[in-house]
Amino acid sequence: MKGTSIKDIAKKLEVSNATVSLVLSGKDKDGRVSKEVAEKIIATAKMMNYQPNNIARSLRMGHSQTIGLIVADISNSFFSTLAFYIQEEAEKYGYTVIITNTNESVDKIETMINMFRNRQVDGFLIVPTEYSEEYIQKLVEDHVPLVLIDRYFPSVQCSYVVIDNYRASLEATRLLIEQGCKDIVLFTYKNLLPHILERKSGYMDALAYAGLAEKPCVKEIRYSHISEDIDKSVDELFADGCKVDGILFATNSLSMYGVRSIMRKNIAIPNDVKIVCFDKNEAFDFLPTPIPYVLQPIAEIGQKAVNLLIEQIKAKQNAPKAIQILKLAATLHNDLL
Amino acid sequence: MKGTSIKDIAKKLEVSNATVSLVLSGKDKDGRVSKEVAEKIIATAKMMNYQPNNIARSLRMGHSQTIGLIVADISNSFFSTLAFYIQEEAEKYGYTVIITNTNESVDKIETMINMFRNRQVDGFLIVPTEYSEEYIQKLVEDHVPLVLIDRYFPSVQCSYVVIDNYRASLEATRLLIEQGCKDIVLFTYKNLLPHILERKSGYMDALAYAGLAEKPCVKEIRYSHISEDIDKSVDELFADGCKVDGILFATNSLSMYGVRSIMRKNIAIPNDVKIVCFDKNEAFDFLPTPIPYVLQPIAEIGQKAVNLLIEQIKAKQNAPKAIQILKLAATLHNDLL
DNA sequence: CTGAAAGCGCTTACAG
DNA sequence: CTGAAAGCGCTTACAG
Repeated sequence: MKGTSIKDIAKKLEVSNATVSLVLSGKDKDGRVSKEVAEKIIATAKMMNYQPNNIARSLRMGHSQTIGLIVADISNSFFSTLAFYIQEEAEKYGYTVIITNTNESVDKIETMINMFRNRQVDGFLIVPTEYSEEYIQKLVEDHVPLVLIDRYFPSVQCSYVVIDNYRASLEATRLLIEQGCKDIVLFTYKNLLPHILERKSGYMDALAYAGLAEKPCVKEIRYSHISEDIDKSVDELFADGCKVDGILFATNSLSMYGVRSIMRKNIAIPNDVKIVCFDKNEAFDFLPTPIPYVLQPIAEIGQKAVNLLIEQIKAKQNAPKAIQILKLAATLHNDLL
Repeated sequence: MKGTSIKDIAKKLEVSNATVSLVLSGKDKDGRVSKEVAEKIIATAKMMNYQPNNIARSLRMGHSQTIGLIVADISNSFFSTLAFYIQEEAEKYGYTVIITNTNESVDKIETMINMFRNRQVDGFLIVPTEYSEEYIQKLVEDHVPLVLIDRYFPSVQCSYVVIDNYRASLEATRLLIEQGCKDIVLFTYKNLLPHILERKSGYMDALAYAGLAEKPCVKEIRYSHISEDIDKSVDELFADGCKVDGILFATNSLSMYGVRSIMRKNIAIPNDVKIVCFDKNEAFDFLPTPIPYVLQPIAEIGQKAVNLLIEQIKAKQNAPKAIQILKLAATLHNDLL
């Protein structure tokens, strides 16, 4: 595996390391190196199968051209799609993206952050988990370039890219109300992250505006026990004597499990109960009637986050970093119409 | 961002860099360093917020504890799930996984391989794209630790982990035959990769064994034009005068688009046409009748691949690497029963 | 028990 | 137009 180094080429050609480095990294502008020498260097580099060692380069330069991306669950299509766009965008600027997974665990997020710092990433893109404020705060204090994605902490002063969750949820709930629903239930995670709370507020306020304020019914599902908690809630909701005619699912994973659970009980969508959910879910194409959904601009979220981060990385030396908050609009899609 | 280095700690405590390094990397066994000095070092490291610089460590040690994973499409759940398990397994051995995407493009695979080599990954895990033999071959010639996943090239002598695609396809086709299908169509990619060809052979042989050899009908879909090609094929198959009573989809993406296309034409599954596909697809839970599928042992594929790769990395110096080929069994699932 | 020194492969002022 | 030299932060033989 031991390959050719700049030194090997320099020795062979009897020139200095500096000259070889200059030529090979394309910095021999303004006739710094004579044409013949330059050509000879390039030719031998090719011949000797020279591969630059970016580790050495990073050490010397003080940056690694690497971005650390920490997502909550890479096997969730929202995040894998996000990762895809982030990588595409980062590549344009010559950055490599290292992805890891926390599985919504605080312990893991701490480990992952340390690992990335040790590997000298130039900046962080993080989908933070519940209770991870202190680790994010630490990064901010250490002036590490950082952009939060999809979620944020009001107490932590840093840039983030999210959607307007309150509005998205408000409009989604309104769609159910417009369709005549009177008893609308929200399925959400048992989670204190603000974006989740905002989705709850949007739901509550929509009910209030419609004079349905006495009837909120929120089912809080544990992420780690999603399947059983959902089944239990669905059982309760559709037990004799209960009446539910609309459900809003606050995330794609919740809607996936929820709709499945409802179907197993032979409850008809939308006849028995109307549904709206967050995120486009291809699976719902196979239902007899499409389910309206809140579409998040995933590509844009990813691109903007990368742009913000790179700005920070570039500006690092100079002024104190300006905090930028991007709240993008999500759009309600209703294929019924 | 400029942090504390070993040197800073050494200077502060007036000991040598060597001593600090030894203590901080936990190599002060056998009373190499006195207890008091060690404790002082650990305390100041904590106080000064010391973060080891793995870039420097990698340069010095000649390895980066990093594995490069190249997949064909991270937004495809088969690959994102695979990535998830690979990361989990690699983490156990202290390796970080860097993931990138080729989107089935040969050009990209070349770029990605070079990028990873420049970043000094210790080994490669690759889902190779069509026509990428030469780049894989190059890696083999350069003795770079490497394990191919999901796909392989007969002409390239290297380790790989795949499933028994021929058998899986044979059995899937047989299931259709057992259910009484006489006119069975295979939807596959227009692609010369052996695993795809094996899926085709399995289908052909199953027909032959059943005396249906005159009736093979293979629809080859272009990956880059999946939607239109599938719609066109479905149109042809279900035009007047044609008869099709069974379809085998050779990949999960094909089945996703295919089933959707069939449903749009109001063709009933399984009454009008019976279907079997590769890979579990959660979306199909929402169909009135479940679709039988070939279940690949994704976790096992990922784990075995990591294990094989780490063996190679560890053995690197010594003997010529033994080539290991793992052909795992896939299982046919039929929830109808 | 501890220190001085070399070196991993690169880049970049500096000197000529 | 080109070279000699220092240094990024770490580890590890070697010497004491």
